[in-house]
Amino acid sequence: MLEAKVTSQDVARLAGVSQSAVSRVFTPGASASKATIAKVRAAAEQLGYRPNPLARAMITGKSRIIGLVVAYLDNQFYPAALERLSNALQDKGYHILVFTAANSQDGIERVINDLMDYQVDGIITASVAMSSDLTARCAGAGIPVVLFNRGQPGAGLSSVTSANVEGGRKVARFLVGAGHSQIAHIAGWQGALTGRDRQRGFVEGLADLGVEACGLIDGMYDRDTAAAAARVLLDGAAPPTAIFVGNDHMAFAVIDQARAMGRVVGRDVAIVGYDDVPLAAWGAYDLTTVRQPLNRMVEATVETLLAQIADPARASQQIEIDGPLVVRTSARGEI
Amino acid sequence: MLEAKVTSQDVARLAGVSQSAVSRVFTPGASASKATIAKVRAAAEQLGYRPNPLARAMITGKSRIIGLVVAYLDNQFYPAALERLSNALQDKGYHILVFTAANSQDGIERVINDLMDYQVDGIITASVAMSSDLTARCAGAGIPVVLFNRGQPGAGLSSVTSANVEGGRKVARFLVGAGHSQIAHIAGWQGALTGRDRQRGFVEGLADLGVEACGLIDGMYDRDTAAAAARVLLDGAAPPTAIFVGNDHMAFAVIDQARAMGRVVGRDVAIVGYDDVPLAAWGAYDLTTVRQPLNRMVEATVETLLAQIADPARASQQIEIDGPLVVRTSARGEI
DNA sequence: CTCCAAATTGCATACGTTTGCAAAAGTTGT
DNA sequence: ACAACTTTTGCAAACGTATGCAATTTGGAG
Repeated sequence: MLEAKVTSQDVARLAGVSQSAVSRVFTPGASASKATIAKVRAAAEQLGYRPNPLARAMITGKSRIIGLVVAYLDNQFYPAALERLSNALQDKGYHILVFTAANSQDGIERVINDLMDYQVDGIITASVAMSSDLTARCAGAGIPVVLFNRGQPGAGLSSVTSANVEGGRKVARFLVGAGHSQIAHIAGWQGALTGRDRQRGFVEGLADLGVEACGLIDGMYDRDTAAAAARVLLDGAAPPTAIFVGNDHMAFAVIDQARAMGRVVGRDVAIVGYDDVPLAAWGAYDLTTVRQPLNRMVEATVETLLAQIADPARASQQIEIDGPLVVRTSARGEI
Repeated sequence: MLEAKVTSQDVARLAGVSQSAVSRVFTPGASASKATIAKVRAAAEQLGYRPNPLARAMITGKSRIIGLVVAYLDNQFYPAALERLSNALQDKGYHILVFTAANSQDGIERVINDLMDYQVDGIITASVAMSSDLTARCAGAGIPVVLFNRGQPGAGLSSVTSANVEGGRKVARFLVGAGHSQIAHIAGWQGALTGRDRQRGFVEGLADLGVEACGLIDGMYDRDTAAAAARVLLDGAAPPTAIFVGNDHMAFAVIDQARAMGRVVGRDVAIVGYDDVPLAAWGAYDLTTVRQPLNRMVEATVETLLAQIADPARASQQIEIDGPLVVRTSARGEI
């Protein structure tokens, strides 16, 4: 019972018009009389016709597909972003080709090549770094790129992030204000601007208040690495009374580690994260953290991307969105 | 600096052969002499030629795109599955079009229509139900469908799940064996076979041992609903000493709720989940749960789907994969 | 060297659409 | 009713590839 695929020719025949007429009825900008529109719509309905996007893409060069490149989905922040990005773009009539890529130059390169083959209209990358070579290739092919939650210094690409420097500052002021003086930082990966910015804001914020971090380790955005860092810090001669962790995902590991060492989080040691993923609000962690306003970040990403697709000449822009510090019990306002 | 797109014509001209020859070099099954292959490859390399998958799809009818439909990504099980499915299919030369769809008939219908427009070679659905109408449409269009982690009684679709009935039984035997007699169940959504099977296995397993569940509430796969159910159970006159929850995602909410009521999980009340998502192993929950062997489920899904694509006449199959009960501290082997 | 089968190649067409162009049909003003 | 427009319509040529068919080349075997 294979239903043969119905083409615009079939509809044209049934409606008694030319194939071009059918095409024009289904092409937003084109001109067609009320009468033809009615006839064509009726015939199309009867036959169950739907325009073939592939054929359309081939001729227009626009596929209405957005490539979304993501490295890993362990960190709850990214699935949440993926879900919202997908919904937002679907509402705008775009479809999403998702690629999970190992976060290596080789992996990214192959993925981007595939994306370009499919004539995607735009690319969003999350938790991934692009080489300048690749950046140039996309620009050369006229494909807009927006980096989500990750800046790229000097690449001339659009990006949407939260105000990471300011966020780091907020944590510094909060912890010092709460009376802490032994404060450590388990940073995000130094290879990513996001992590560096948070660290910089944090360190500068401490300095402004005359405090120096008593420990500073790179957690590589990885649970195990972060937990190991926490063990080192808490095992030290003068263990910190507060730890700022580069993102929530690592902060959960740090909390698990601290508890495994017998500490009561929020009393013996204060722990602050960054992202405010849903899990941060769950009872088991109740994590004090800087919120990344996901909805607004997604809106800004979609808006920027579509604007660049509509006008390729448009200059790229780096958008930063401010988010509040959300205080929960893992780090209270006072010791 | 727009680099013009290079076509098989250009390569043919440079290599001094016909366009067909170029096509044949890049088409796996076709025949070409060593000499032409070399010339064409060289020319293609020099020009940076890559075959256009859209044009190829239009003529062959095969897009090498797999549609993946997913309803929500809150439950950590699904992002993990998405990531692995994506990688596995990419390795096989397929690309993934991901759709997040509200889990309503209307939402699913629109998404599947879109998928069929893009001439996807196959569809995988996760955490989503398909109407029999839609099922028939896909079959009519000759598009194989595999349901991931969800069976559909009588739909004649392929599906890959864990051995849910047996899994429920395992939990029953474990809890009774540990000495519990006041045992409740917060089930998954009754509208999904997965949830019903786990419940059935559990209830039957208890019955076999002469025990009857002291409470049975539908948690709708939702945190809030599950937490409310837990509150009702634990507030009752004769609260259960053990609760089997339909999946890990809800179990975490149940644990949070129990703790908020002052209970020590694993001592005052035993809690068992289902899935063994990564979070289940984290210190904050340390959840006893039935493992769904994700890797093997993904393998089976990809294998089944590709087999059906290769041979559309192939009968659909329902695959069940057995998984062990993983004992952690949220429910110990003895009271 | 000859002949035959097998392998390779080019030609031309098809896939399902969009779009420039020119012809046809409406619309308006006088 | 006629001219001067504007809108609608059909024709035909793309877009970049795969593939059946017939012609050509190749490789051996005798």
